[in-house]
Amino acid sequence: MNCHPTACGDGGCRSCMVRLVSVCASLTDDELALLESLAHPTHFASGATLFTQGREAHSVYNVTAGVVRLYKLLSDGRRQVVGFALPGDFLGLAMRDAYGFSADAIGDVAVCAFARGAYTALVDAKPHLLKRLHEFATHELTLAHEQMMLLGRRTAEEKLICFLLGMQQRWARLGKPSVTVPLPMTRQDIADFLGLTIETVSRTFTRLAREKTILIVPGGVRVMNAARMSAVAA
Amino acid sequence: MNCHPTACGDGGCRSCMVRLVSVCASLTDDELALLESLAHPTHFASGATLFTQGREAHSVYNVTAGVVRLYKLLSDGRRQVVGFALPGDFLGLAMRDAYGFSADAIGDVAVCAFARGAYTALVDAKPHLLKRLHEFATHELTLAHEQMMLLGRRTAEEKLICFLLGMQQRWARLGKPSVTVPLPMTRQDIADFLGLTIETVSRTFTRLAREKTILIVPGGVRVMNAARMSAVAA
DNA sequence: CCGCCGATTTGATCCAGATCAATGCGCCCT
DNA sequence: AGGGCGCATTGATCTGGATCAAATCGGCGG
Repeated sequence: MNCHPTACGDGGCRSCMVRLVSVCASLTDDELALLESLAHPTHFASGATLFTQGREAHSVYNVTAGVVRLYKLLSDGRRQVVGFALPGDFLGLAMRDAYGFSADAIGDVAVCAFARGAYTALVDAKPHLLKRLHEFATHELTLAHEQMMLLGRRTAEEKLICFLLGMQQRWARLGKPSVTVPLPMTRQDIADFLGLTIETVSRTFTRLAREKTILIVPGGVRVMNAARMSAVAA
Repeated sequence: MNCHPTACGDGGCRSCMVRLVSVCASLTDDELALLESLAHPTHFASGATLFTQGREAHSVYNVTAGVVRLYKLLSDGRRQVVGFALPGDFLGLAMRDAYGFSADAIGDVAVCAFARGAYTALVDAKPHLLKRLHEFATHELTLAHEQMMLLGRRTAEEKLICFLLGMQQRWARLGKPSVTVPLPMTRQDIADFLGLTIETVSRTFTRLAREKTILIVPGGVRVMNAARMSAVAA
């Protein structure tokens, strides 16, 4: 399901850069051709909204480039970021008729969009696609349980360290292993993901940098003391 | 997948009391017969362990009676309850080779157990069972997102009220609609579910009771001011 | 009926992280 | 180069919920 020019060579889905890590990895060549005919490659500028919590779910998406912020709002404006979608991630697992959360672009984002009806029909017709989707959902659920542990029982420093190691691992699985962790989201986004305030996030980053656990660089942080960080994450 | 005598009449799965709300609702009569041959009806006494986080996942379970506490532990003993499984709930969505959390019985519990291999084979052979499982996983994921919002951004009072309303709704969906919400779990379990301490849970209950929002009764609470509670849950 | 033990409630005090309040720093636009 | 505007950092203070510490309750075995 990854067919945007940004992510593809000339071969469409078949040469999609994120195909092997996405839900599409399970499809045969002819299924991929069918899929490609249903895909709407779309681009969102920085800050643009992909969809809004509570609105009717007309499309599902596969992220092919960029990072997407997923969040829920309370009526008084309190915000909880429920995740950051990276290339290869699928948005459309946790929705019935209405979107259960909002999604907007952090930096420029490319996706493959699929009309809900076509997506549902395809899933019904292709059991191994459904199996793959279910594996994704299962993995998401495991991550959600870990996030509950983090939100409910970890200190601010632990939260931040777990977040950094988690992002590092996710980028590594996408083929970008590095001691420098890109953080395209704002401090406020990180705070809303970890259940903290922006000030606490900022102070904790500063403290970790002062004690040389990390080095803060433009657009991210460099892991300087992975051993200590892994120990804290336990 | 609900075949324990406690939940059944004489007809096995077909007359299972929780079948219509469980994953088995999608199966035909002959599929149900097949399922019944694979099911191991099992009983757990209060406090018994169904399975432990990190151990190899040998079985999946469908709860037919009682309540199960699902939780993760940190090495230093901090605990996060990730959920309470009620009759009809399926335990086996969020696991790969090893259990991602521990589960133990709150009061006496009856389940249908299925060997992992047989379960996997059955799911591969029956796409509409997979579809049903995927719907369950999707629903779980939505609940997990709501729990993240609750853990990250809600106050102690809001947490408790959302918890009570959520439990009330879950019992209602199981055919037990009532203003009295049964709470078979301990205060410590509730605290570990909501990311609070037992003292804060106790004090908040007492305060809600003092202002006549709830009435504390043996084994649960009675909702006295549903309007105010719904308003707080927003 | 009594004594015990774990669960719960209640009280006093503490503190991690929130809130309130300035600055500081890039970066784009002119 | 200057100036304005988000974002981020830093500092001072406050507070919701944690922690420490007793009671009190309730069920069960003897």
